[in-house]
Amino acid sequence: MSAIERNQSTDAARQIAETLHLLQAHVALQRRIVHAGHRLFQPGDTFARLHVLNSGLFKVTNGSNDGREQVVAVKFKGDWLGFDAIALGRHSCEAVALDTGELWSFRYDDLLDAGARQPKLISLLHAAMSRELGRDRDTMLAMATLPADARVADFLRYWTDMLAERGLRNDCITLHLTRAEIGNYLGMTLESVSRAFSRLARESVIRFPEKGRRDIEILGNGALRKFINHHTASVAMAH
Amino acid sequence: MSAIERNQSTDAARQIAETLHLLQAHVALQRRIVHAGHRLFQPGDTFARLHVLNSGLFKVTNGSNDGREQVVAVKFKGDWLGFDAIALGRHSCEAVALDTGELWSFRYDDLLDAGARQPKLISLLHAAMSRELGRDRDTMLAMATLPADARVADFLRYWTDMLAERGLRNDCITLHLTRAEIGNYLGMTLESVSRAFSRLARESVIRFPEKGRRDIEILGNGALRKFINHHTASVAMAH
DNA sequence: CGCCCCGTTGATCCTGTTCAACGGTCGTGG
DNA sequence: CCACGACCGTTGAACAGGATCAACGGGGCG
Repeated sequence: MSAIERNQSTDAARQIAETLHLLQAHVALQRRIVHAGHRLFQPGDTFARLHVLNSGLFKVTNGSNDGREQVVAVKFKGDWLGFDAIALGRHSCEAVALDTGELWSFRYDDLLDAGARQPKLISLLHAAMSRELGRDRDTMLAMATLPADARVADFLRYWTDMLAERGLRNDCITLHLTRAEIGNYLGMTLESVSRAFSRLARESVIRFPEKGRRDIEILGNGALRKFINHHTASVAMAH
Repeated sequence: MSAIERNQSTDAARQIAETLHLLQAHVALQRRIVHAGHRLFQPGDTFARLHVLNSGLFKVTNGSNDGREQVVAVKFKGDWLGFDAIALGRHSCEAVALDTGELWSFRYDDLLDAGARQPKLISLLHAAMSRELGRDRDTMLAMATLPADARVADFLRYWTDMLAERGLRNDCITLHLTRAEIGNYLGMTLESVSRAFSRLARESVIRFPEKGRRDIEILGNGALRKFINHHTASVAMAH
């Protein structure tokens, strides 16, 4: 079990490395450093380029024509950005850096050309899109089936999984998101997020090492999952 | 405005036609009729083929390891099925026919080969995946920002939009889903769905032509949107 | 007929929202 | 230097939207 998980994690890390390597070798790249607050694209921007995050953190928000808006994704190292624009040739989401990081950008057309010579690139592109779809589905599942507290716990679990997959420390995470953003992402108010965090801390699932409460220490690896399952049981029974 | 919408609708219809045409011309297809209840794939199935729906209706459900399950998508004519499996080589979702329909299936590898000769196929594939991502995001936005009644109205709006895009009658739709499935899809209980429908009917946004209450007539094209906006206003202000 | 599934509606309860107050931190300007 | 305001986070109290529990009607089918 832990062997499988370790393999998966190294698989993910290897896939990211392979992606970066192949892009570097076959596609005309533009590398650059972005800082927190930098907006990579916004709704309406015409589509030409895709991006891969080499380090740092992004949030992606989606809006409706009547003014509603939501954080729909958080992007980690190795994640791709820009898929939302392929269908219509124009971005429908907004991507904003949450932290300083390095971004690799390239023309979508160049990627396709390179893919003709190096098919593995296309496979990696498709895998990235497929993974994003799967992630969206898991987010929907959480929003539809989990009560508020468990949803926050699941959010932290996802975050730690992303760090673990990439071989990074995952026992202490820094949320570069406000409570309001987390709540918006999870479909609840900032007060509910705050209360959920407080309860998680009270039950020793997490801990706040700093006064700022932006850093969260994850106590015991299974604790989050246990908490989610525990607060799910009643819902799961309801069939 | 209506000219733009008409163009978009014909664009969508044309894109579907083009997809079917190119697939037929360049990829070894397997065509077949499926009936309501037919399960196309389920979690764990190894991945080899993609599918395009030529007619009929599918639902896609996603489950978690702890037993929660959710309808995460409804698929219409021209939609692709199977993207969920590309990343891991194994399906994570389940696809079930809701109605009799015709399905075109082909090997993913064959599609890639054909794409090397006919790049337009790859573009269409990517557009389909990108569209699905956009749709997922809109679903999340609705779940996170709309109250129950508006969410049901938005669900109907989406359904009619899908029909309109494909040039089909969209003033009267037949839901091949139970209230429980709709509720599960929208993150609410079947009772809430039922009440929402009743309220929509009371406010003359929809009408039930049949006693069965499985068919829904949409009254006045803007009524749904108006209802959604009206029941959103308070939320939109909350900033 | 009897059973099961589907849909509706009512009554009650509870989870999460709303409203409000408060403390801490940071940056700015007197 | 401290005062001020803006922003972030927490917590309490009241409220409400939707969940839960329950009862009932209708249709399809063995």
